Amino acid sequence: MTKSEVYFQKYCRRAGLKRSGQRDKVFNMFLKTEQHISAFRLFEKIRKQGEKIGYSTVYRTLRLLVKAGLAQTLTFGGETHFEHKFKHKHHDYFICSKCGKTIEFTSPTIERIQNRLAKKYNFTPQKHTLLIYGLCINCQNKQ
Amino acid sequence: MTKSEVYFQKYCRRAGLKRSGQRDKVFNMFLKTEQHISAFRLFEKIRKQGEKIGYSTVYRTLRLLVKAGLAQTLTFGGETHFEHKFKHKHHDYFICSKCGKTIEFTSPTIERIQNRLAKKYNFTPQKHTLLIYGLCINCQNKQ
DNA sequence: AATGAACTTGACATTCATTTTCAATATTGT
DNA sequence: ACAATATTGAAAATGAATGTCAAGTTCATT
Ligand SMILES: [Mn+2]
Ligand SMILES: [Mn+2]
Ligand SMILES: [Zn+2]
Ligand SMILES: [Zn+2]
Repeated sequence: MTKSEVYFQKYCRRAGLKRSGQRDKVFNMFLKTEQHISAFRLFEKIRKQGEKIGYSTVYRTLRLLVKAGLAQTLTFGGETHFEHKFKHKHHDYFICSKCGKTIEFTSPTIERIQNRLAKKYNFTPQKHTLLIYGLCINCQNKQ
Repeated sequence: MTKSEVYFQKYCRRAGLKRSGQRDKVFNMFLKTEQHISAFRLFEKIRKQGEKIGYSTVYRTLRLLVKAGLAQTLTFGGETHFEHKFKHKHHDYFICSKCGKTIEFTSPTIERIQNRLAKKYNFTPQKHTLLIYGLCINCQNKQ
């Protein structure tokens, strides 16, 4: 049992939820997926393994993971993407407008300035997304 | 005729579009609106003036404004918001998760670091959105 | 092992923002 | 005025996300 698993099972128990194979399937596939993923692609990924799963269950479980603090969402390209939050460090994104490729980066200085400005504006930050759209090196060259 | 108007009319002409009263209505209301606005609220705003306008026309024109470089979009709260781009300086956002209030801010240092990192990752930035979600001062106090 | 209250599941329906369709109407160059 | 082409908006279509509910499952208690 990884720390995430322990954490999740504890969370479910406290929330009065019962154990279920379907929920575990979604949770496990999410754990295996290091990159951010949309609900639909996670659904596909589980189905392709030959597992039986409903779309609603995937959505529901992903929402639960967010509520439990294990996942967080970022929206781009008209879709919600889920990414790890538990034991994963925060990052911002470059997103290629042409091919959709994403590049993660972090800048402690940017984070620091954000917090300083939040204080200045009497704003209590909870989460943020910095998405920089443009062209990745491949798409720059191919015209 | 403001610079924006001249620019827009020139753009339309070059694109082989005909002049139209409906398009002008949307364009003018967008110009009058300093804050970012959703397609639906812009639609309402025009209707409330007693003007006759279709939803599709509002959407179409807003998309055209983006294509012409006069407007740009930012997505949050499950809606696309349109904001000025022409002759308006860029800014990032604090967004209150509770009441939806937005606070604009700018940080030249953040912008500079973004560009430096883009170079480092061989990425050509075109636009970006930095959205910081949290609680505004009012919503912090009210529980 | 049986019970039953409460939770889970997934096919299907619904909602909501956005886009597309298309027939009627308007604009523009000649 | 004419014809070619663009515009309009009501209605339909799309697509992501959420809600519904009857049938199935879990689990604490007996
Ligand atoms: Mn960040
Ligand atoms: Mn910025
Ligand atoms: Zn690319
Ligand atoms: Zn607020």
